[in-house]
Amino acid sequence: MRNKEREELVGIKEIARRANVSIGTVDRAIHNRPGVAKKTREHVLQIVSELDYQPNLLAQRLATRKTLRIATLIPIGSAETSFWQAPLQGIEQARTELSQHGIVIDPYFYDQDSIGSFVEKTGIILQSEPDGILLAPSFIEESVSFSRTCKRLNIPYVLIDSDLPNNESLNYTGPDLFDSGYLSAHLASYLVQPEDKILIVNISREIDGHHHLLKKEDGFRTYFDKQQTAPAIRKIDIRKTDVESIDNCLSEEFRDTTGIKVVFVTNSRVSTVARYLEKTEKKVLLIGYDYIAENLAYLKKGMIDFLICQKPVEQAYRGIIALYQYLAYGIVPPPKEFMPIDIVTRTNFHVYRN
Amino acid sequence: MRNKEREELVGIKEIARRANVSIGTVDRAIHNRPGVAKKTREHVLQIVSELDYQPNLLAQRLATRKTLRIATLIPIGSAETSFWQAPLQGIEQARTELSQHGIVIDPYFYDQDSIGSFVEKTGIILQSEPDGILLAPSFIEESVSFSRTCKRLNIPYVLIDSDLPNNESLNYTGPDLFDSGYLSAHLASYLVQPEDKILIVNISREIDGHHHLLKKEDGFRTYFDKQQTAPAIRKIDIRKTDVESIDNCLSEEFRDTTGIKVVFVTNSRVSTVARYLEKTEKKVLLIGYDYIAENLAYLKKGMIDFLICQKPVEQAYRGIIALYQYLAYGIVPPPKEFMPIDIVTRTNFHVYRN
DNA sequence: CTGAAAGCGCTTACAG
DNA sequence: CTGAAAGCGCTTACAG
Repeated sequence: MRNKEREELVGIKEIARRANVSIGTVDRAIHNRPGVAKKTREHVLQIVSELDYQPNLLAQRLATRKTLRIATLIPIGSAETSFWQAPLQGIEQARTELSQHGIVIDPYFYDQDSIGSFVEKTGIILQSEPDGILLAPSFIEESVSFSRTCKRLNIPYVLIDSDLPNNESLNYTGPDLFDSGYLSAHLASYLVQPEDKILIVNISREIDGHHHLLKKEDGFRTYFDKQQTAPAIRKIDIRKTDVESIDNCLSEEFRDTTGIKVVFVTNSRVSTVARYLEKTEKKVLLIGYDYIAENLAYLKKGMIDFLICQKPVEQAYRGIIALYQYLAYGIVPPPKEFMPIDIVTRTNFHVYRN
Repeated sequence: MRNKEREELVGIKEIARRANVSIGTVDRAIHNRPGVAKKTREHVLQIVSELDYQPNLLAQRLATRKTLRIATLIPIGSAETSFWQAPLQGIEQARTELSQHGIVIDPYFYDQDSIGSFVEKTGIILQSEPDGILLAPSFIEESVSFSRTCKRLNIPYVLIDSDLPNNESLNYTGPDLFDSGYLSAHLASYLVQPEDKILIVNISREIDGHHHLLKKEDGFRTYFDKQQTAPAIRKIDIRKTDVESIDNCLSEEFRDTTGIKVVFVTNSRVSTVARYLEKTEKKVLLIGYDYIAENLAYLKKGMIDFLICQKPVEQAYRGIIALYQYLAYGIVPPPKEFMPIDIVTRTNFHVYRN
């Protein structure tokens, strides 16, 4: 490394000199802090824009002895699916990076099978008076109500993983579910002949009218609706998530229907379907969701053909960064930040970044 | 935002107090600067490790009035392919971000069709005595020789886009070409029946023994070598890149060979093949490389089925960040950083991040 | 409404 | 070999 003078960038000192005021006044003018005469402020801002002054972010954060506190609320990882480890990893990554910058992140978790736990945690978070909140919502009604409260209390919040109806969050960083279903159908279209059948499988304890899974199904069906020729599409909703129930439902379907060539599972539970197909030695192609250990095992074996993945680690990481940038520097993020729709196979999973 | 005291992190002041020395001495000890008694140094470092002291990076860079200068050398974008705009974009992104941190980035370009231009630019770069270099190599021999010079002059350098044989760079951030060919074959395997044929197309002015394209071809073939049944694989090398030459070669091949179901083009020139197939109304599936405007046009139309992409923007961005971290903080990056192998289709290109 | 001064956590001449 | 002090570019009480 050679020593070299940093080229002379304008700082608040230079602005103060030109405006014939003190640096304190410049600071107040720039940040719209109270106690500056209108005329002075305008004069200073004039010079600021003339010189295209860019504040030194490092010095700014160094001088601001303020801790920003961000609360995160996501489902707790369960034995049934390790999916929620990924967002947590993204949170931890952001935490590590931002701890340098005087940001404290407090992670909270709720049980996806318990509305009560969700409501309880939102209460605790509100009491802690955080500067910002990151939320991965599950229970729509309660989440909407929570977001309204945040709005009222003037606490900015961002969403990840799935969006909320009429969402007014600072930002949503996550998948467009319809599009991912649409892409899955496009992939499936390469795998079938006109006479083949496709089976859509939804596995979830609650599959109501708004459910995420239905948006994916909708995208999937829409793709084929647009084609001149399309394979027959069957679908089953499995409302219990234990192995036995899933096996039973699938057995029934495969007994009644012949010619199923492709199975599309609308969430990360695709591994349970793969298990069934392996056990019963069915030769069908399988498309599902999410880069989690359970699924990767079957992907490697060739029992799962395609996994659609949407970078849950990065979703959480980006969500927090968006919040941080807003809180620290007032940078307003775009309202929607849709994640790429990644196709993971047994030949590229080894370099995938979740 | 609420005001809140930042929790008391240990700084060099606290260490100085405990060690009964001045903060200057602490600084010297921590950074192995000369002029500290061995005993003093050890004592200080002892306390440093006891307290698990983490330096404040912001303060560090603020106090270091040093400009780090990074030179980048990549091919210039040509009329024939817009590919090199992407790495340039990554460089610009890094430049914008790092300008805050006292880093200056000087981009240089060479003509991919002119060894002379490459050699000339490396000379200019060396004369400018940069603190670090990022290189996207094309001419293997000259690049190796340049990298040796950097080594000798003690200028750290990183590579992107393609690796060099026996590479001793600080870091390589880019694709594993073999793997991307392997993945392409895996995709192709879903698209063919045993009786179908696959055509590999290499288009490049120079296809010598080490060429990148051959590594992809190798990966592609290796996939099918491992299968029990495999389609027949044909291949053509097109050594001229004008439209007419390409059309002629393809015409010849399609005249002589029937039953070609899938065409695999080993680089970004896949759009020229798509053009030909469209014009001659051939109904084959097409796999190629790179997220560039020319290709996207055919992807949208359905003339290209899959584009393999490896985030060239991010490659350049990450390469520079790796260099920066090394120069500024002595963080040694992993020697190889392989990019994900992304599959882009007409149903997910709209959310792809290059 | 404004300025002078202290301080954020470091680095770096300078003096001894 | 070591310490005291100035300074990086900001923010923020404090005083007037």
